[in-house]
Amino acid sequence: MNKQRKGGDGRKRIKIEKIKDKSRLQVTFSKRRKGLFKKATELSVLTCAQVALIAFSPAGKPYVCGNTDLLLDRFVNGEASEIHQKDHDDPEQRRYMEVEQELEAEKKRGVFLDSLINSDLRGGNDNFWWNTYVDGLSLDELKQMKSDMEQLQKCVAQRSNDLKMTANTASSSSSSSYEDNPLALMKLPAGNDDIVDDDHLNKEMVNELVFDFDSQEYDFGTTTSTDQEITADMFSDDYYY
Amino acid sequence: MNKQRKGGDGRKRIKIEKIKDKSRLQVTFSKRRKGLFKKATELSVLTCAQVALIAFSPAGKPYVCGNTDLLLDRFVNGEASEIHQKDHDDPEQRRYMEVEQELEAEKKRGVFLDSLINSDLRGGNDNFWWNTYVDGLSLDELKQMKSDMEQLQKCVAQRSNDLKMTANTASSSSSSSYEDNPLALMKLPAGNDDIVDDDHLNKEMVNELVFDFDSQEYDFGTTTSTDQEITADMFSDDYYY
DNA sequence: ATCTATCAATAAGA
DNA sequence: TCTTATTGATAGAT
Repeated sequence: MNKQRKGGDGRKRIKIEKIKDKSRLQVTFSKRRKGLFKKATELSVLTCAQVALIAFSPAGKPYVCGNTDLLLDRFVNGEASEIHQKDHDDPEQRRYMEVEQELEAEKKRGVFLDSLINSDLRGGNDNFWWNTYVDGLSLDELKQMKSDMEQLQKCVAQRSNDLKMTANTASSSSSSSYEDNPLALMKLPAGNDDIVDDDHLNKEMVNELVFDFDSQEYDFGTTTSTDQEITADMFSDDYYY
Repeated sequence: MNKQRKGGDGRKRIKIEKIKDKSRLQVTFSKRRKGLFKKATELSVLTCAQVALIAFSPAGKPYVCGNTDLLLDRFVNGEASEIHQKDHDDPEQRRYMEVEQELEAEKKRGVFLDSLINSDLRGGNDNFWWNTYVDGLSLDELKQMKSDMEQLQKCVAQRSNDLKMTANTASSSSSSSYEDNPLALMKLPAGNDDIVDDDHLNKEMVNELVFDFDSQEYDFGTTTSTDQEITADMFSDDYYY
């Protein structure tokens, strides 16, 4: 009875191979994804590296981490993003703004602004809250987010400016700083450190606050049958170390 | 003299904040990036999750990990990839296929095939070598890779088929197991485990083999003046845990 | 979800 | 690079 007070017998070594047990797999994914995201955050903070990370859960639910828009574009288009920028705002793209989704968008918009108003903006020059890790988004939500962000952009910029104005009376607003960057989501004028608050609300927490909606399981496993050639178990193989 | 045989005094706790010392920063980035990639691999193997990871070093050198094409497409275009695929092979895009780069491409193609022939394909159903983590690629190389992959696709599929045919005469191809996924790069007919070799050449190693060309420091830190607004210290903020 | 024993990652130093 | 002492991550049980 003095052998163990609570909990299990501690960690055991496991082989790095596909976990068959559904339950264990789910748990492992959760734990390890969390760990992975944390490591990614740490790396980016420690070394100022820009990191983008996307993980699709076995259930097909996407989790993203980092400022993906910027990095993905850099990666995909390289320096040649202008080429694709020409028809960047293709009207066809807009058709995803369905009525049903508008409601969701509205909800997100609210939470976004709330988090902005309540916690962030306490801002060092580098405290870009919108670069906060985005976690727990379904594919639907990701798509939604894309347009959301565009729309939200103006609102937030406006809002944050207001807040800054209120907070420190003499703010030398360098309004010239948000220029046109098709990839950047937005950017605040990089205020002074006057409003710096305590750090009880770190990125992860803000993230939780902002993005943790009821994540409905969006099953896109049965995708379009256009090019059936590939994928399946994309990463799985017999890799031990 | 029995206190310590070699090495330092062991790990010490560090605060998660920007490392100022250039040297330490470099070392930390290397170590932690490696660890991060490993974790990402483990996650994807353990849970069959598809993972893509991009990290730009403080020097501005991109490192990617995972089957990025697949994931990026999913993320950026969502289900609507057909829309952009219309002008996917825009002739303008081809202009990056410079003569100088063709040589590089040729080199890569060779290494790719070599690694395929020599080490991989030893294969379980899930041993997709092209999903091997890609590491140490400069931006140039990444761009190059994109087109490389497309071209290489046919070659490899052909080649692997040949190899499989040779290796096992009667292959009861369970072709039903990988169904349709429009995003995947390619797919082999999934042979039997007859050719399974030892595991002396794991993913990391293959990766090293495949992608470790002389990585010339491609400095795109001074990016086009168009989007100098953003980026900078994209992730840095006061995040401790 | 929480806990704990263990395993794995890594900060310093050689 | 390589080693070691430590911190940090996590598998299994609760």
